[in-house]
Amino acid sequence: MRYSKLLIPTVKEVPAEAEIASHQLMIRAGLIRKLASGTYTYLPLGWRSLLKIIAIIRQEMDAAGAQEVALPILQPMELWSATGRDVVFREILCHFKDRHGRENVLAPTAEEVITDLVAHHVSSYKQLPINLYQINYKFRDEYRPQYGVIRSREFLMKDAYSFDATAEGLDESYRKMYQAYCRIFARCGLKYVVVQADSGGMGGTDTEEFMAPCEVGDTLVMSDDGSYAANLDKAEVDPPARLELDGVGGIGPMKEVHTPNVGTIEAVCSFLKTKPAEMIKTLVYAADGQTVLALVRGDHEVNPAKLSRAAGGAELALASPEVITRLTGAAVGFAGPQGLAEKVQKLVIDHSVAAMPAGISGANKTDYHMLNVVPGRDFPLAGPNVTVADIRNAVPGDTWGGKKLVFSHGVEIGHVFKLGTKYSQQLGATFLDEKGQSRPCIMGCYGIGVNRILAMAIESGHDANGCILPPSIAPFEILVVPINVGSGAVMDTAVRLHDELAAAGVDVLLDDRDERPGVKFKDADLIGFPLRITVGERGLKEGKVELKRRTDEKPALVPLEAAVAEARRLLADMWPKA
RNA sequence: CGGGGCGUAGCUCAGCUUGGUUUAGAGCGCUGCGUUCGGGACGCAGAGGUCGAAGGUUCAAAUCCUUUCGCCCCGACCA
Repeated sequence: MRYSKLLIPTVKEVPAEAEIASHQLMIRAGLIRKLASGTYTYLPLGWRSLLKIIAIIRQEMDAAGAQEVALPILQPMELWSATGRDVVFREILCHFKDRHGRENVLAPTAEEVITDLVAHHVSSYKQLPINLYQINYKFRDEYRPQYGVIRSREFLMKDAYSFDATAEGLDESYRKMYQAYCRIFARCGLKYVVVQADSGGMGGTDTEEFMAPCEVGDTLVMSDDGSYAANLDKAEVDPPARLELDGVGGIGPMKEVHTPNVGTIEAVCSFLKTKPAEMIKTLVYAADGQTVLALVRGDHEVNPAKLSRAAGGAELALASPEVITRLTGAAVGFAGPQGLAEKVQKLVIDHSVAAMPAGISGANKTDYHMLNVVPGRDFPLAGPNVTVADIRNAVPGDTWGGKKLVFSHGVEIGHVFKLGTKYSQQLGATFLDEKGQSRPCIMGCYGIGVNRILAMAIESGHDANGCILPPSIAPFEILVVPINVGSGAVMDTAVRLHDELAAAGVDVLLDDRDERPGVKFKDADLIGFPLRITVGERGLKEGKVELKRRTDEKPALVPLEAAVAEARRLLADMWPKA
C-alpha cells in the first residue's frame, strides 16, 4: 500500500474541541473526523484499526462457541414497551415515526430483539445452550457526548447473548465470555481491571465491568492489595463500630437552634461552627408513589444504586420540593429524621449515621436545626420499615474487609451480565425441558465497546510525538520510509522491502510521498506505526537500512539482506500475547 | 434540560468593546515556479470567505439589537 494513495489528513495543531490525549491524537493522526456532536467518521487508518480489533473479537467469540448474526439497527417500539425499557432508557432512546406512523427505535442494545428471535426459534433444551453475537452500530442519544469516541451517540458495539437451560449453564456461558474478554483485551494490548458492578437498567444478578485506566473515566475502587475491585455503585465499605447507647449518657435532649437561611451542609457548618461529619443529612426520595427517607453523614454522599438496592430495588428519584415540604413541614434544607419514620414507607440509614453518638439535623421547621439528635433515641434504628445499610459512596479512608480502599478512574470497555430470566419471561423465550416442562431461558449478555478499545489503547499508549500502538491493532504494522523518492537506488530498495514484507503477510505501508524526511518521520510518529524501516543513501552505501520501533530512541542499522527477517522478528516480539 | 462560552479561509485564531482606510486579516495547510533535502525548510506568485442563518436598527453592520441553528465546557443523567 502506498501512503500517497491513502486519505491521511494529519494535522499539526491540537484540535480545539478535543480535551484528552486519545481524542486529540485520533484527530491529529487522521483516524477520525467529527461529523456532528457525538458522531464520527472513521477515515482509512482509523477504520483499518477498528477492522483489526473486530477481527480479534470475532476470532475469540467464535473460539468461545458463539455464533455471529446481524440484527437490525431499526427496531419496532413495541418490543421496547413489552419489557418496559422504553421507560428505563428514557431520552437516551433514539426513536421516530416512519411514514406509516409506526414508532421505530434506533438500537441502543438488542436484548429484546435477540430474545424475540430465540423465542420464535428455540423450543427445546436440546437446542441449548446457545450464544449469539453481533458487531454492529448502536445509537444512544447521550445527554452529553464527550471525549470523542469514548462517549458518542453512535458507536460500534459487540453484543453477545447467551441462553441456557440451567443456572449452572449460565455460569459456564458467563465464564467462557469472561475468559474470551480477557483474551480480546490482552491481544489488543490493553491494560484493564475487572470490577464488580451494579446491573442498573439491565436487570439481573452478577455483573462485572472491564475497565481501562483513564483519568476521565468513572470512579474505580480497589482494595490496596488488589483483591477487590468495584465501581462506586457497588463498592462496599466496612461499617464503623457501633457506639453503645450508654456512652451517650452525657448527651442532653434535642435542642432547636435558629439557623436562618442556612439550608446547605456547608452553610450550617460555618454558621454553627461544626464539621460536616457531625451532621446528619436527610434526603427524601420518591419511588412510584412511595416516599423513602435516606440518612447519610454530612460529609458523605448517597449512592442512588446502593439506596435503591437497600430500599428493595425501586427506581428512585429525589423528591420534588413540594413533596419534601408536605412531609417535613419545612422548606428544602431543613429536613431531619426525628418523627418522620412513621410518615414514610421506608427509612434507610447509612451505617456511619447509625454509629454517630449524636448529630445535627434539620428541625423539620424552616430556618431551624436540631442539636443532639441521637440515633436510636430520637429516631429508630430498627423497625418494620427501617433499614440500616451501606447506601453511600465510598470515600478515601474507607476500608472493606479491613483493607484500605484506593481510588482511580477507568473507562468501561466491556461488560458481562448474568441477566437471568427477566427478558425471556417477558418475551416468551421458553423451552421444554427433559420432563416436558416449559421454562424460560436463562440469559446472559456481554458487551464490548469497539471504538473505546482503540481510544483506550491510544489513551494509555502515546507520547509527546503521537500514538504508540501495538502491531495487533495499529493501522499498519510497518512503515517503509525512503528518504529520497527521487533516488532510484533508495526507492528501488524501499519498494523491494515493501513487496517482500507484503508477500510475507506483513501489513506494510510505503511512504512514497515526495516530502522532506522530517515531515515523514513526524507523521510516522504521530500515527504510531509500530516499526519503521528507513531507507537512505547514507545507509545504502554500506548495504544497510534502519529499523526503529516506535518506542526506540534511535534506529538500528541492519544489513539490507537481513532486514525483512529482522523486521518480522521485532514485530513478533512486539505482538501482544493473549 | 439548567448555567456559561464560542461560531470570521480546509485548520488554529485576530478584528467586534467604541459601526466608517479592511476592497475582511495572520499563521498553518493548499496550487505553481525556483532553491533546498536525515526530524514538520525558504523565496516569489496564487487560489480560497454570501464573517453560521434569518430579520431589525442605521446614510453605513463581521462589529449594535432580536430570533434561530450549530458546537464546546460545567451541572443533571448514563450500558
